[in-house]
Amino acid sequence: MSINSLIRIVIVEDDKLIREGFSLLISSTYGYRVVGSYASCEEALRQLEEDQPEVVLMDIELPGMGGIACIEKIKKARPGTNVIVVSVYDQPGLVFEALCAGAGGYLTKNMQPARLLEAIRDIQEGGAPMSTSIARMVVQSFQKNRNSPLTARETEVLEHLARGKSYSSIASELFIDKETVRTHIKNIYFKLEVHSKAEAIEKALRVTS
Amino acid sequence: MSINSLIRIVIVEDDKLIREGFSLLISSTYGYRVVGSYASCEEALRQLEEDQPEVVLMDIELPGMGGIACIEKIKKARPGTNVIVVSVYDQPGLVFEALCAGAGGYLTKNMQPARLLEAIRDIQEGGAPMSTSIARMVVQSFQKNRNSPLTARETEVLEHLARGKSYSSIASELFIDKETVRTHIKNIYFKLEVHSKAEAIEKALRVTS
DNA sequence: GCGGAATCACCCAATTTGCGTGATTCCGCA
DNA sequence: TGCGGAATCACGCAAATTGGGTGATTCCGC
Repeated sequence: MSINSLIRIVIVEDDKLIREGFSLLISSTYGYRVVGSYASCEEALRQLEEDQPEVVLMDIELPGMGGIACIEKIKKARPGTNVIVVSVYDQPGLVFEALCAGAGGYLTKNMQPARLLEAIRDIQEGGAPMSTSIARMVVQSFQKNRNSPLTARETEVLEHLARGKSYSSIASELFIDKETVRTHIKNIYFKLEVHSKAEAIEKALRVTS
Repeated sequence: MSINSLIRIVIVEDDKLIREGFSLLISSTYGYRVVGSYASCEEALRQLEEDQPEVVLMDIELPGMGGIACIEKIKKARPGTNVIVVSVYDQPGLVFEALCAGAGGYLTKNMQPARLLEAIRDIQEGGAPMSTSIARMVVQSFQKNRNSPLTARETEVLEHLARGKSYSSIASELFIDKETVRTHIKNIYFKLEVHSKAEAIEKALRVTS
């Protein structure tokens, strides 16, 4: 981006008041330019090529096509476009779906308006603006179940299992016998009250969140 | 936390200058109190029970015990303690290890000093303070391989495979025949140039990062 | 109408998995 | 000093899973 180029921004938001509020805020700031402002995903996508936005501010809860699907389409059509979700919802499921779909940031609507401009700058510089409550969700998704009933070794075995490894592979990677792996897995199943690989993995992942 | 209680903070940082700088900054701010300041993990752990910190500011690159191991021990001994990593390194590996070990925030040392106080407040309020560059890493770890050679259906099958499901389970969950699942998986293996479940999962996960 | 995507079918051999029922060693803690 | 948990290894057995091969059909978009 050259120094004196404007950042081209598109807003997708069905609430007229919010949409115009954002638009006004951004447009009145030097260096930013709102090139499109739409109430639906469909409209935004139709104009996407023409608008050539660098950043899209996207509401998730939209009539018609949902915001998640829209993010996917935008990233597919113009992979370089940065999408920042601006949502009232902070349900984990929605957040992860949005991030997986390609959103590069996630803000909740109760933010300070100035945070919006900061977020746009952040994402253009390679950052990932997130409300701290959202960040916590994301971070927690990494944290292993600290109160696991499993021992360290069992957890280790389970991790390998979750990566699709067979008993034999796990054995050789941990330098133990296949039989030992089998014993660990029996104990894991017993402790987690499950009876198969898939159940164990699911339970292990789920306890985390 | 009662309104007029101080937030108890411990600093673990081997650079004396930085340590004392942080300490001074925090101590001179109303509502915050540095109850311990150590150059090594070992010292910090020894004093942990006595210090009873609510927040630990932790350097990662430390002599002796590494910061990652230290985070684990802290979270094990006092699960309620919030650990914020303050590091010069922003290598993905280190970041993920720290988060998995239980860190609730991750800042790089080139931040504004005031950001430190904000981060401590954030984490006490249930947020997850992160430098935006770190946040980007974390976010990217969620984003699926958008340029996958796999079709949508194949990706879907692979996702189920990664969750430890058997061909049969996948079939019934996708309302298709087991044979169809097998065909998809054969195609997946061919496209990814792999010959087993584990390899496919590994490759699928790795392309992302 | 060609090709890709998605669907289904059958054969085969090797491996994997889940379960039961054991044993041994080592280590920490009471 | 002994108990229990953790980690290690062993054997048998039946069912299920897996990977590979070689097909076919339908549907849709370009």
